[in-house]
Amino acid sequence: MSTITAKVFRDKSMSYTYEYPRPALTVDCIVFGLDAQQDLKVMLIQRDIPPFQGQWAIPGGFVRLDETLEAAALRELQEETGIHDVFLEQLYTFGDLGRDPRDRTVTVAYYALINLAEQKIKAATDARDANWFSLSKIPQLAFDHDQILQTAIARLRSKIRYEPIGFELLPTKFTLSQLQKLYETVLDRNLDKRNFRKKILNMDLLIDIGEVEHNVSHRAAKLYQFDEAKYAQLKQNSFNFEV
Amino acid sequence: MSTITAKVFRDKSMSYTYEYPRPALTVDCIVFGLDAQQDLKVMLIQRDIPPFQGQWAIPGGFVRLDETLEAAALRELQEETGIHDVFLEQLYTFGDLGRDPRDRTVTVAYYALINLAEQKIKAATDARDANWFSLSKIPQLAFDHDQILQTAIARLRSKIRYEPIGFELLPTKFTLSQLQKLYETVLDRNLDKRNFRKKILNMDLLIDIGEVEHNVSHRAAKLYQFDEAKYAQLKQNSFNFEV
DNA sequence: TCAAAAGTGTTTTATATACACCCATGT
DNA sequence: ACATGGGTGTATATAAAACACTTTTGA
Repeated sequence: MSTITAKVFRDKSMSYTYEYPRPALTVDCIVFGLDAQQDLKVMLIQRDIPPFQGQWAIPGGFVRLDETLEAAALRELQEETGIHDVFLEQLYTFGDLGRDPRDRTVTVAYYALINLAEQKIKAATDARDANWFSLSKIPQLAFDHDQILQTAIARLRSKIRYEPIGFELLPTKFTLSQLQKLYETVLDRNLDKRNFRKKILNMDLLIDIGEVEHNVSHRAAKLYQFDEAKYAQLKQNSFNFEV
Repeated sequence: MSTITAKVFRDKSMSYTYEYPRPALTVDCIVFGLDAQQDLKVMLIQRDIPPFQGQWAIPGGFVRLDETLEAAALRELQEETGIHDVFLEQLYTFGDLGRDPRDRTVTVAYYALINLAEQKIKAATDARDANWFSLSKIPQLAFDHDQILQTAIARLRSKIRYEPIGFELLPTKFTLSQLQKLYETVLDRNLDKRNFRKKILNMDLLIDIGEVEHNVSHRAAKLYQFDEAKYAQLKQNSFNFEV
């Protein structure tokens, strides 16, 4: 695909050698979002050119020489979906031969967590071919993106249990029931309401902001905020968040 | 450093564009080994050319177009240190600007776990400039290898608590005291002997092979083997290894 | 007054922790 | 006989799990 001029240089294990041709390097990003119905969704983009024309894929693109990997992931997210200001974490690097039929391509995968309600409009307007899919209704994906998605789901499942990343999926103000349903969705099992509330409130990491939800046809639930500052402090004293 | 012929192609988010110049792609590998004194060590290689000439670095090298990332890591390990047949797992991908003064270089870091006693001779003969360093006596490292090492140590510390990777550092036949000392070394705190043995033996994942250690000037300890097959089975039934 | 979700404690069970002595072996 | 690490059990404290009714609100 590309021609690289041979270049003589010296490195630790070799005396003199030619630089090898380089794999292409991309970043791809699994974006998880929680919609108003507390449904966990993933942002996909429809490909309009071969290979995998017409199939859905996760957002991503080439890493430029003057940007870090994380910056590349954030830029691609912004460009392709309008999503910005999100929790972003490196997931895994996929480099199998043949994962891209055009060329040897290595991709550094990230995953992002956003509250869908708060970004919904932007994503809908900025990106025509971008759409949210329920985890249970994922179409066939381009490249090895299904493998990347499965890896991301596994990471989210395990990490949500020992790091407070779940709050990234909720609005800043949320109810305990929302939080519980989120955990039930991600962990795919039911949790006992009283035990869940006891455990979460005992950590003393939620701020009761003295407000309640509105326009509900039942008793209005208290609204809480996650106390990031306090968590950062506790974390240093080897406190362990665990659900 | 390298010239790439411009190539016109089409991709999802762009109509027609030039392919970007590619970062160099390497793999680097932190090799942890446990010596006969139950001391945790890391394999380093001394650089004989600039940049960072004379400084120590972790083994690694360029990824070739016809090999997977893991294959590249294994090949570099074999070439530079003689180490082979090891537990190897991807750690993290480092791509900060300026981490290699020569060129934009992204490295996919791996970590390996080996029993030092069982590989000691090979490593000593095959690689002249390779040496084991105690974690407490790590010299200044080339590139961002110190950051990679710190990341690897953190990963080992956390992962050894919920996956049975510690056994990779021990000989296939080991005593419970060896296992306990390993955990104490990695976790950097003392564990209660009776509670540790209770917990480990209750998992029923160690096979008492009916042998004892030899040539010790005290009561000889029983030798055990980790039951990999049984663990693989239990893992499917959502069993959780935890120390 | 009904429907729908919020909110709240106690009992039971399981797990983690603390702790001290005798045993086997080689020198 | 002594030094060295191997091996063992019980009691206590802490955390997890099971479980059902009353409260508030809007329709």
